[in-house]
Amino acid sequence: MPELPEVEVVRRGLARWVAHRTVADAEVLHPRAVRRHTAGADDFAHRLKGHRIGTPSRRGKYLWLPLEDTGQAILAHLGMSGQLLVQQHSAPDEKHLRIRIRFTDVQGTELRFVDQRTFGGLSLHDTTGDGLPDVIAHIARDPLDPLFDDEGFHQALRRKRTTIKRALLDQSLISGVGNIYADEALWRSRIHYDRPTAGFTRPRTAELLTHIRDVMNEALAVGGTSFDSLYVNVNGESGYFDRSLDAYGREGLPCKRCGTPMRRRPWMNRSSYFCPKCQRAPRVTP
DNA sequence: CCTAGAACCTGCGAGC
DNA sequence: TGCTCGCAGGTTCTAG
Repeated sequence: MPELPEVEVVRRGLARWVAHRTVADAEVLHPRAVRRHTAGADDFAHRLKGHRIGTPSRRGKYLWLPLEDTGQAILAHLGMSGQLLVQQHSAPDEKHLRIRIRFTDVQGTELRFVDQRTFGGLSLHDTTGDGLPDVIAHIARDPLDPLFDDEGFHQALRRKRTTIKRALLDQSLISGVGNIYADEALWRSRIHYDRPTAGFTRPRTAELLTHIRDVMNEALAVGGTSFDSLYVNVNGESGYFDRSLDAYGREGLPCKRCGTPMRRRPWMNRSSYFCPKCQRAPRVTP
């Protein structure tokens, strides 16, 4: 389940293996993978052809590859199961191969978008002045962005009439945080996922942001070690997954701080994991 | 305008 | 054995 650290690992892999190569042709094997490209699969493929790829960028869970001299960029979102792989031409097609992009050089490799659950996809969009694809203008900066506005985020929390985990997953407030890192950061901060954001103090917001950044940087440190591999990213995960998570997926296991059995609660069609002792539920549920 | 919840997808494992 | 059902979950759309 790619969140910010996993996507950043992919971006670095693309910078190493795909940037500065010229597209020979693109092949769309499943129309749903380009559904955000409203002009359709043929148009998508046609527009890539012959253009050179620039330096890949990322905001939150989105990444994009500029197409040099076009004012456009290939926008990618991995959804829940998407992978971008650099494979030899001779490698057999993956079962869920959706898009293949070949290049004009003789490196012998191609870029493949593989996605089992088809929530992800690629699309082509105009970029605005700062190089951002226009369709993600509403996505907030992520907490690892040097220009992320901590005070602005705090004020936004105070203004909202919502609860903290909802806010963390709202990509227009803060991007890059998904279900897993939200639970991890909340556990570290000893904050219950259903706590209303309106009462957050400045120190509480600051501490939460620190934990979010710590969790992400730790994941990045683990996932960022396999750049030498031909694969941009072998499995779409950073390796942090196999490492010790403190909250996510630990239902019934002792809290690593106080030993109390961790709990899982159904929440927004998914799950929230928390320690019932360290992360006290708010008195009044909104 | 704001917030909550459903819908979109497929594979896997548990339970019957 | 084979079926059903719950679960995984980011984003977008719709309803209230």
